[in-house]
Amino acid sequence: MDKRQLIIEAAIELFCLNGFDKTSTSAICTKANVSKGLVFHHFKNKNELLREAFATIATVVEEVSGKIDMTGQPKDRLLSLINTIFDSMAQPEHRRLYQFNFNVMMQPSTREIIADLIAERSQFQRGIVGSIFSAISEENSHIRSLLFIAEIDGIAMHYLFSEEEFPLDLIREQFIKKYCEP
Amino acid sequence: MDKRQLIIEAAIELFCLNGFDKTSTSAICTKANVSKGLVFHHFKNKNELLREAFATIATVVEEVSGKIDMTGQPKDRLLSLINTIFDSMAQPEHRRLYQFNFNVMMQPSTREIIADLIAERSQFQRGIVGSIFSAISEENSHIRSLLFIAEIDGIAMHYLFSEEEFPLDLIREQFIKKYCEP
Amino acid sequence: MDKRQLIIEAAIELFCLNGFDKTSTSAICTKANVSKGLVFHHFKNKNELLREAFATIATVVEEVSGKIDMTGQPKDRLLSLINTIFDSMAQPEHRRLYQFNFNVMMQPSTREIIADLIAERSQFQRGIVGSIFSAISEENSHIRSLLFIAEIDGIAMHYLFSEEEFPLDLIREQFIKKYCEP
Amino acid sequence: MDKRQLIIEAAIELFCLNGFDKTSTSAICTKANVSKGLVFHHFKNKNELLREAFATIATVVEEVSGKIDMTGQPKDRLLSLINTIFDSMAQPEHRRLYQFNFNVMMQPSTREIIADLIAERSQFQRGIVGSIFSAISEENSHIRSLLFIAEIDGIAMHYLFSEEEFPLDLIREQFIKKYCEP
DNA sequence: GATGAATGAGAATTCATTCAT
DNA sequence: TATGAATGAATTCTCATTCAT
Repeated sequence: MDKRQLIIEAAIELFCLNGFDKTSTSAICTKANVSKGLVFHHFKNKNELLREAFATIATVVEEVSGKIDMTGQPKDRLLSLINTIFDSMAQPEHRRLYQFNFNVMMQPSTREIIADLIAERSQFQRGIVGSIFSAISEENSHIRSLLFIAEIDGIAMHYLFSEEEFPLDLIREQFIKKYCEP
Repeated sequence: MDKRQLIIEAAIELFCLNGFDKTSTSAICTKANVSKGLVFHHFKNKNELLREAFATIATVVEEVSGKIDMTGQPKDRLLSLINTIFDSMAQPEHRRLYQFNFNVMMQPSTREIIADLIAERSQFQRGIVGSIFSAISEENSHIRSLLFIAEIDGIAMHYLFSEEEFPLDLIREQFIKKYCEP
Repeated sequence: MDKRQLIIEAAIELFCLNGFDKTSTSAICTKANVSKGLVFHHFKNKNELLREAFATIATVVEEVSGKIDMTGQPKDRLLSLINTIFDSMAQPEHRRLYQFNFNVMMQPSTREIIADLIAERSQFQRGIVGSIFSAISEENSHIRSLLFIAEIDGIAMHYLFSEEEFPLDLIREQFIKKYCEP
Repeated sequence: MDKRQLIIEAAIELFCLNGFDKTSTSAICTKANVSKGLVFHHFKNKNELLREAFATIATVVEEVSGKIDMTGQPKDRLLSLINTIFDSMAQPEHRRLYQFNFNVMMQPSTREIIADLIAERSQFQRGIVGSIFSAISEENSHIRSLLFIAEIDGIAMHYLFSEEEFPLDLIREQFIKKYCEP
């Protein structure tokens, strides 16, 4: 019954569905069943609501990271990392969340609003991936990490926005082959 | 002195800079130094202007494709493809164009408007990449093509939107190593 | 001090004076001394405002109907009906209201918006007139009612829109002679 | 192939269908297959086009008047008048024309534009009807004429704008009974 | 904390009309 | 006579935000 939370949840749902710009505060109010005044009582402005929504979503990402098996050999950790990421991507309930992520990050106007949160998360990701890659081999580990993350994002992007089939499982197989069986 | 063209160019510039939604027709008029009426005389909608802008940009992409050296051995063609893409990406005057591309494609509202143009271009890309990959090896060539395109897009995305340095040349080197020297 | 009501009243006044299409929402705002936003806060559309205005006017019509003396003999009731209608028509403060009525009903675009309200009122009128005519004589009472209503509307129309004199009192006399002294 | 005439015809058709205000000059151009410039070359402005259209329609009215049998006895002439009017009203190809007439005359903004043409036609009508009524009986003939015309217009109005059936033939019968068999 | 009336800036779009060719 | 590019004012409507209660 925390109305603040209710508003955030309504906002996330609508931002994911229609994008930030195409979601009016009115629509959020209707969805959350609260008055306009209350939204601006809890949040300084609409931008603040975007930050809050983005931060909430970041939680999901962190939860996913927690599922990586970091106990085995470096190579096994890499495999676990890849599989965890692909599993998360394939989850239908994550689809819109990830789409929203891309949406917000590719839009100059929205990206600006959450620039610091993006940087933070980026560092977090690089930390995890970097630790695995440097354990496998020091050589170029930084570059290899950056490349890996970029490739993953590319795959996610294509998977999330392709209406025609993007065969994620075959892609995963191929991707694993490249990274784990050279 | 073709005002229609002037409008398109102004639109592209502003769409690239601020995104479609954040660019008002008024702003385009001001930039192109024409009246509001003229925009709607030449283009049915703001949407139509987006399509026109997107199509114009597609030309750039096709020009780039023309630069690929398709005469040599399959492996050489792949190398030429990769280098051509990275070269284009690195060109400062292409930066905003490509950013605009991602921006428009990740936004549900704008993506819808140009869905057909996206599909068309996607097929074009797959044709070129597919021909090279199947020449190298029939096995999984389709999947390998899809993966390749996705990875490229991921790299482009990270390069284009990273304010901090994304070392494109080192990434290119690493990427080539993976694809051309196994 | 109810601004919603203020807007409706301003709208009626202007719709009556200039017609619906020729009345801009801005003009209504100015007249009602409210902001543009408020009109659309209270009414979904300009159309909704038309409906509201038309409904308000319908009230006047119903009030008039309440003045008919329904106690006497059928013939007396008919006389009362006719006199009540002509009295209402002749009232200067009703003039614009009735003009607006015709205006809105003869315009395909506006008629459509209030089609249901027109139908409702039409039934109401037919109910009253029909009850009187069938009390006078069952024979053809339905047709005679329709004809009566049409004739009344024709008279109203000519009276309301004639700039040169339309001698309403003599017309009334003649009309009564036809209906009440055959 | 007289383009001027073509424009008028297109205008009439569209004015009848959608009303004057809801018909843009562009629409007329499209329909007449001519350029915007040409319309304003032939007609000073849109209002002039309305006048031209209204005048053209007036011709139809006059043609109808020519069909009245003015040879017989006054009573027979009245009967012929009534029948001619009802016949014309019932013609499907006249329906929109008459609707347009009412539309234009009930709208303050359009009525003003053609005020003189309305007055002219009104006099014409009164002349014909008046001559018949005064031939029947001098007493009150002016008033009886005015009332007759008003009643006819009322009937026309109800017939033309009633979507539900308005039984024109039964109404005609009843109307004739009133006027011709007392 | 909670409401919703109220604001005002700004958006896309329409349209009659002008004018150079 | 004929075209259609060009204008600019006007229109409906949206929306983030404020504020009195």
